[in-house]
Amino acid sequence: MTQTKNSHHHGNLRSALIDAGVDLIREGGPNALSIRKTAARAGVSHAAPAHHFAKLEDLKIAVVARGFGEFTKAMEEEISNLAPDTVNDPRSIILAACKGYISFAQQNPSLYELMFSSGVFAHTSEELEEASSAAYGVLAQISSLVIPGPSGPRGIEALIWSLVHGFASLSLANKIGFDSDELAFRQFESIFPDLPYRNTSTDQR
Amino acid sequence: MTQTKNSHHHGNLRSALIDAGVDLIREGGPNALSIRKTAARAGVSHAAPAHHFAKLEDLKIAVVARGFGEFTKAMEEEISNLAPDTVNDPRSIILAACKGYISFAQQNPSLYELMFSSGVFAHTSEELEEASSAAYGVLAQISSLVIPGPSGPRGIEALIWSLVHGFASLSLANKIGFDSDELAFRQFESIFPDLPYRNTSTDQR
DNA sequence: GATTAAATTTGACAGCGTCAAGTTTAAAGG
DNA sequence: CCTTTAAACTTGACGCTGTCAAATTTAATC
Repeated sequence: MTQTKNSHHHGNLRSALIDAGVDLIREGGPNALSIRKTAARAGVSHAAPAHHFAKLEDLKIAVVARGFGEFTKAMEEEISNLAPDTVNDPRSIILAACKGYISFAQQNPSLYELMFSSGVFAHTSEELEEASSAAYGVLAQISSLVIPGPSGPRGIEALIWSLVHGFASLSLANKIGFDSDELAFRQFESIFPDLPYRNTSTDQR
Repeated sequence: MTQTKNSHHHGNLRSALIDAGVDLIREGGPNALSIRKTAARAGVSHAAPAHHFAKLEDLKIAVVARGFGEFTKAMEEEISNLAPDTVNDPRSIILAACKGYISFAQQNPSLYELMFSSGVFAHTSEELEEASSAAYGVLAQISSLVIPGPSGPRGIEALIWSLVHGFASLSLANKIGFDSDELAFRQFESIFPDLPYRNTSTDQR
């Protein structure tokens, strides 16, 4: 009743348009998103999306919001897939999140590029705000496993996030890293600096 | 005779088109580049650019190549502006290059975004190859001031480049950092890790 | 001065985002 | 059950875009 407006003609056009938009971007790059093509893929007329997305930018933002959702899931899944003997090791937890970060970028390069592009953060959207805040939550959580230095907790977040984001972005541009997810992540592991981690014996949540 | 084809009607249309393209991007964002608008700004017809740039992507690549040229200059200028007492200090040299890196990104956000976007590195262009190689040269040069660890010299390059690129990119997305160049760079300085620098007494070039 | 090739213009085409108007559909109220 | 009403969707149009094809202008060459 609150969110899903599955009602009149089409089953759930809004969601179908986002599906089609994600596919278009996956297939044709960040600039391949088009109202008319998403409409065609969803089997509706070229002006049907207007009711759900007034402008192309609004559709783009909804697509990016969905991207942030899957992005967060990718990081959380890697954390929950940790081996039992490393499940409480701060460094392992941080690197697991980074592994999810990097593999999402490699498996969804165009979407990833769009998620961090300038045009997106200009607009305000509750949907996007929630989705990107959830991703930031994972970052803040793993950063809290490190004892802050002179630059404070925000400095730790900036260090970890800059490293993993820069590495993922440059990998996509074929500047560093290697072909497969696995090899790229191995290199990331090898350059990740030693950090002063918190005591791991007590529960951390 | 070799490069500049300043010849027939217009003085030097190719260069004028790149000028106009850079301005368009500065004013309207990464997607504001348009063949017809650059042509209008250069005072020629809408199809005039075709002889110099067969496709929009070719113009984009030329604009990006110019961007890499100024990018390299920004880093080199910061290095050559080092105070006399720090001119031989490896950490100061590295941070100076990073300062140029970050301030270029903040002063040319749209161009910077385009320079590292996916569509650009797909094509091959000697012009772009040269310009981006020069930028890579600065990175390699400052990275050589650090004693390589188990991940080798490439690991050092990946570490420094990932850090500064991630920081600059996230600053643009308003995720970290602050309003001014100066404050953003101060934070970068504070999160930059300690590294094993080479001996500084002998000449390094 | 005539020839030739490059640079530029004019014109056209399909695809795009977007707006305006009409039409279908589903739900609500008698 | 039938009418009313509003939302969802369609059709059509507009200006803008990249790109191609065909003149036309211009500069250099013989």
